[in-house]
Amino acid sequence: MDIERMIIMSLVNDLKFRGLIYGMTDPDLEKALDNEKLVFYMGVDPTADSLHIGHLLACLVAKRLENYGHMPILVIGGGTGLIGDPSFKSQERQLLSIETSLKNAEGISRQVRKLLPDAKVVNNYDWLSSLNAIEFLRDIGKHFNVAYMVAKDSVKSRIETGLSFTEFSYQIIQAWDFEHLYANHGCTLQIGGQDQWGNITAGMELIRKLHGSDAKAYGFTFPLVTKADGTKFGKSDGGNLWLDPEKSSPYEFYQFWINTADDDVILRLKQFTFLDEKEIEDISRKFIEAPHERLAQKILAKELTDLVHGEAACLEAIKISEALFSGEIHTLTKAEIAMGFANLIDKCIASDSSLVDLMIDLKLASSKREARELIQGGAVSVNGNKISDLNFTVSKRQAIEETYTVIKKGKKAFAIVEHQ
RNA sequence: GGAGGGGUAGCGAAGUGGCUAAACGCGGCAGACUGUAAAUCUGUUCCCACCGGGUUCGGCAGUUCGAAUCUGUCCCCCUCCA
Repeated sequence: MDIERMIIMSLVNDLKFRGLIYGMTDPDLEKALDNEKLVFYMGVDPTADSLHIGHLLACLVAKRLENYGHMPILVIGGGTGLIGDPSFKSQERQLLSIETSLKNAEGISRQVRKLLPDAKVVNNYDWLSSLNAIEFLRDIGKHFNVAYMVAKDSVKSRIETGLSFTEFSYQIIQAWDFEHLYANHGCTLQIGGQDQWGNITAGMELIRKLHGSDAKAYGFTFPLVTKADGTKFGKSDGGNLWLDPEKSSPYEFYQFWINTADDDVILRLKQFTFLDEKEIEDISRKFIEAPHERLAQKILAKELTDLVHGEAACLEAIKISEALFSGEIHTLTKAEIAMGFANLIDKCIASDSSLVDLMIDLKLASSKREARELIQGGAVSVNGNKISDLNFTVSKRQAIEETYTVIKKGKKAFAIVEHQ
């Protein structure tokens, strides 16, 4: 990006252009964001050992602030995760065990260091775990009025349907995080998704009570990522799409973005990429002229796969995608497959076996019956050729260079067999 | 504690003794059309299976030649009363 533009473009204007500002606790924050160097934090609950795509937006917002000169702290909710945030949740959450929480925290921390190399990563378990009940009630609890806590939208609905004291207390605990960081790290800004508003303002409240009314602390929230068709963003095949390449391959990650709906794709470029306003307008214009070329999706998928998985993995994902969707699988060489599909070779077989059985082994079907239904329905192809014979045998002799066989189910699911 | 209503496949919802593995809608998975899109149309969707077989309608125990449907009992949910 050219430096001149970076200086001219204000951070707040950029965030607004990208639709990333949902709420700001204080109009002064705009000035502070543009003109000061703030220490800010965001929190992540260690509910799994990897971040998923739902966390990506938050990380990228943090990166935008970091690029502008603000200093990020990532708080892993090792302690708060043990309590469970009730905000806008319809049900009481399953409690994490301490071991799981700490183990997950480690995985998340590793990932965050890749995305935000300069961020300070801390785990609130470190300060929350030593807090005792008396201290908690006297020093912190005393500053919260129950009426104030109950009035929050984030817990209101749960008051009727059931909310344990544990989860009800959550906002106080998170408030204390903010205060702790304010006091120990000079952190004056908390960012989070729109559901975090209640927790953020609780923290500001506590900071004011403990440090006086001239103590400046801010919060801002970004909107929930929504899809034009109303379905939930971030799921792939019914499961989460993870940032960990072991849990979701770079190919899957690339495919997730390439499949972005036309109605959403320009917004995604704004929200998720670092392309500037002019570049995005340019892409948008070309995209509207020739939507079938899917330029916007391709750029979106490339930018993000590159960012999250690195250039090599990104190129590999693109290569796999092109080979699979052009139908020219049989033209690939053994070496190209070995390189491009390295992480996706699922199964080695010594002897020839039936397609039906292989599909089960490769998890393309859950039973022989299902495999047969798919073959009969014309959904299965081997090395690019549609198969309709239920007794088809996958053999080394017919494999690509007698080494690889690519089995594809439907348009998007496939697996590779390496023959020995 | 009392009165009433209800629990059917992933979800919603019909069915109220045999024709019911259970209508219909959604969701899922495929096929066609396309742009790996949307919309639309088609097929499929309890489990296993080549024929065919197995297990279902909150749980258990009964009645019956035969039950999701009738009886008893237990569990759970909702509404009203105390």
